[in-house]
Amino acid sequence: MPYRPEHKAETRARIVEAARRLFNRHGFQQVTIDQVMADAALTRGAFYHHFGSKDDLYAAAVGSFASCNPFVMKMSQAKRPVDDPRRLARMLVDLYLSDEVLDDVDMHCPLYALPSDVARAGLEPQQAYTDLIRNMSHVYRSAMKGVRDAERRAESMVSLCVGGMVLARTTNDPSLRRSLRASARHQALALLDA
Amino acid sequence: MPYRPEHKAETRARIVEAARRLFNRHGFQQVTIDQVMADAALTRGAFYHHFGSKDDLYAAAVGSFASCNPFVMKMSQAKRPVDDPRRLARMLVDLYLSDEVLDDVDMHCPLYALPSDVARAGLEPQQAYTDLIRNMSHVYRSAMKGVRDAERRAESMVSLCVGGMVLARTTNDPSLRRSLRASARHQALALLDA
DNA sequence: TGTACATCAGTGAACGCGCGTTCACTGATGTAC
DNA sequence: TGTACATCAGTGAACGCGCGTTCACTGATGTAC
Repeated sequence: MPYRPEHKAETRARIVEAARRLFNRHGFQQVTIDQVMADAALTRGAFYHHFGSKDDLYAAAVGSFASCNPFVMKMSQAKRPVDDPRRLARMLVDLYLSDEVLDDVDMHCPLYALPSDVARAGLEPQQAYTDLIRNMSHVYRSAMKGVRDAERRAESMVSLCVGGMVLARTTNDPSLRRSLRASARHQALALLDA
Repeated sequence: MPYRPEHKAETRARIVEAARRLFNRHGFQQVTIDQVMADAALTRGAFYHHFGSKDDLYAAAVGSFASCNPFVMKMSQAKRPVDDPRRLARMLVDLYLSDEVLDDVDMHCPLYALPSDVARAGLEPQQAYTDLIRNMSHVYRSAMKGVRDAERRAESMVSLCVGGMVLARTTNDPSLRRSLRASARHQALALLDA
């Protein structure tokens, strides 16, 4: 056995991570295999030792989104787990629509970074996205135990978060970028507290 | 003068219209000049008599979005203009989040059909998108004369509409597609009436 | 402990297709006589 | 009214670059002795 057994799996994970970041930033079609491999400190040829095609890589990258979205990363950095579901929901709204996330492309949630790519992609990516939506909705839902229309409110909060960020990314007017997110944030928190 | 003076302008308009539809459906990168020209009943070579490059066509297509979104088209088909701003706003919410629009890709609003393409595109497309957002927001704003927080409400309604459709397009779960839009619709109308 | 070996992850040149772009040519059409 | 002409929109073959994919080779590494 020429290499440690984990060696190949580690390299593969490095490629997936590079792909996830680059796809999120530039889109699937715009990123070349060369770029991904260079980012993983490898050369082109090695790619096909790990994946059958670029589409396979896409599926793997999208599959890794669920565990790599900015919220999960941010929360896992917290000193102690956030136990209060209401506080957790508020933190998610605030972080999701924050300047910090908008300004750092690598933190962008795939729900608004790659919606068109995924809408046109296969079943596997779409399933990964559905999970993302459900997870986010679940965080809000859990903060509204016993509230009337909790499900409907939670889903509206997800639409507000994603819609606000989609719009902020497409416009070039700084004040509109700010006010759209502020409005969405205000409304989402109002839904939570009503 | 070999052709009628309008001839070239008409052909150009036909190309832009074909491009607008195809880009909206498949994305900018995924559509080839051959496809656009075939759709306009022309051949490849003629393209460069009308545009300097594919990017020029993109700018022209995006520029035509403002006057070709499904709402404008639908409203212009109405037998008589809708005068009541409140009724107009309700109609926009209903239509925007309807099954009819979701199921007909050609009616999709570019705000959720091409957000990633435009976020990465140049200033001209982004300006066209900003106008789309402002127009939609204005329709809602006009229905809430004298209401407290009208501006904030209007912007939240836009986020709800766009967010609901973005999410409905990315998930493959039929019931989630339905409930996300129903929730967004309910909440948007609530904002209008409160 | 040191050395020969087998394995296979990684290399990089090469291939070939697709697509944006170019260009010499065609032929449809309005105008001049 | 009919015909020759000039114009230029449209044609389609060809070019060339970029990128996904292939493949024969290299060389780093763990194992056996």
